[in-house]
Amino acid sequence: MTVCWQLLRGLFSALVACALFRVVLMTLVRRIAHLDMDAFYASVELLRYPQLKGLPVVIGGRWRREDDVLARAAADGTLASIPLEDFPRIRDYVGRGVSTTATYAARQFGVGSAMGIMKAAKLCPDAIMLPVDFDEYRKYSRLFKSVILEHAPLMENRGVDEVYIDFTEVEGGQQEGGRKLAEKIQSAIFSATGLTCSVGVAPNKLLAKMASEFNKPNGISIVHEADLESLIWPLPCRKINGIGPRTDEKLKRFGIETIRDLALREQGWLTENFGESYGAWLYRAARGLDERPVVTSSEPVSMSRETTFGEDLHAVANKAELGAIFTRLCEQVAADLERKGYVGKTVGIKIRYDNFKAATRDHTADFYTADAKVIRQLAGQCLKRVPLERRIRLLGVRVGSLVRRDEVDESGHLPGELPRSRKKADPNLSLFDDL
DNA sequence: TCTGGGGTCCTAGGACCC
DNA sequence: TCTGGGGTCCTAGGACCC
Repeated sequence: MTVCWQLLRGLFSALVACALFRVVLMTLVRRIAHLDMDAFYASVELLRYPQLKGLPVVIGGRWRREDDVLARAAADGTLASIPLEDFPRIRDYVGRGVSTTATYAARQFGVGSAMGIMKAAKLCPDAIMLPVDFDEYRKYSRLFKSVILEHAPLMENRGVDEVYIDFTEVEGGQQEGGRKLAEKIQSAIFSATGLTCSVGVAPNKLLAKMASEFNKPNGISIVHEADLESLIWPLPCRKINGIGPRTDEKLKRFGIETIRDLALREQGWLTENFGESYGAWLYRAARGLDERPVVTSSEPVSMSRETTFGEDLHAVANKAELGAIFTRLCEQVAADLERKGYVGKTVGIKIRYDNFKAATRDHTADFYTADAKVIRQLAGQCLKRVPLERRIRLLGVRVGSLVRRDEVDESGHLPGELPRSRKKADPNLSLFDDL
């Protein structure tokens, strides 16, 4: 009898504890952070070249430091003492390319990212120019992300310099709307890397992304649901992540400039003019509604390599050169697939003509592969189906429909996968051929 | 002397199957 | 033989993001 009573009591207190826990959980408010490194590439370069602080610097172009002053200094370990006059200047740059990013001092001259180098050189000829060094940025990217993971386990990668973090159930994530945890992460990143970042914390990703821009650099901003009308609605529509230049232009034609203007439109009007799915999304976005979870891992869908030539090439006149580039792109994609452990069955090509118009062709094989020769063969077939009269400025190779290499057998098929027999209408094959 | 490279997702039409 | 709807896959292009 006593045992039975004790059991019941144990059960009862477990139930109470469980219920209490649920109450605590239910009082947790969803807090999502967006963290954005401040001027990431430029800041990483300044760690190497502190002598460039405050100067106009443009990072970009299509060149590698091989034989120049930067490479020699890197080899000697004297990067930080290169005299200013020895740095390459943008006015000496030759050829095609765009500015990937520019420091604040360069922006004062009107130089922006994604701007042609030649245009940037006219605006600020004395700007110092550095090549893009992705390996170095990736190194710092891994470093700051590992610091974040020490504080919060639910982190979603958004490229080299951005992440989303789910603060909801992290210690301190609820304090002051997330400010305490944001401060902690910010200072931990600075101690580990010497780099600053900006953080926005809000009820969802959409608002957190906007919030992280409010207080740059090295800032924190906290947004609550109640701040929608005061903080979000006055912003231009373009600030919404997912409204790009085309949609923004179209919205403006309807007289919609701010997010408030957008929120005033009825859902039916939006779906009529922007499509069922996008219109419905616009309706929700304008109201700050977004349920997307923070996703900690994802599988790649495709891998590709592409290159813009130093000067436009023609399929006939530059056949040999193009062929060599084409083969190299296939080999690079194959090596990427191999290194990361994937195989794919859709092989495609991309061409950009001298008039900047693009064309793509692809072909889905009935097997998976990561073999350079096979990719080259299939991509070659795609190339035959695209017009090649114009000169072309860019060539790309893509492999999609990826699965992990260890999921397929030696013949390149998934277990239990039926080969899909697609009877293509072949114009050369008349009905009479069957007789 | 315009306009990089690597991605994701959506749409729309056609083929094909049930 | 004709009609037809739903679902899936494939292809080409385009918007968008970092």
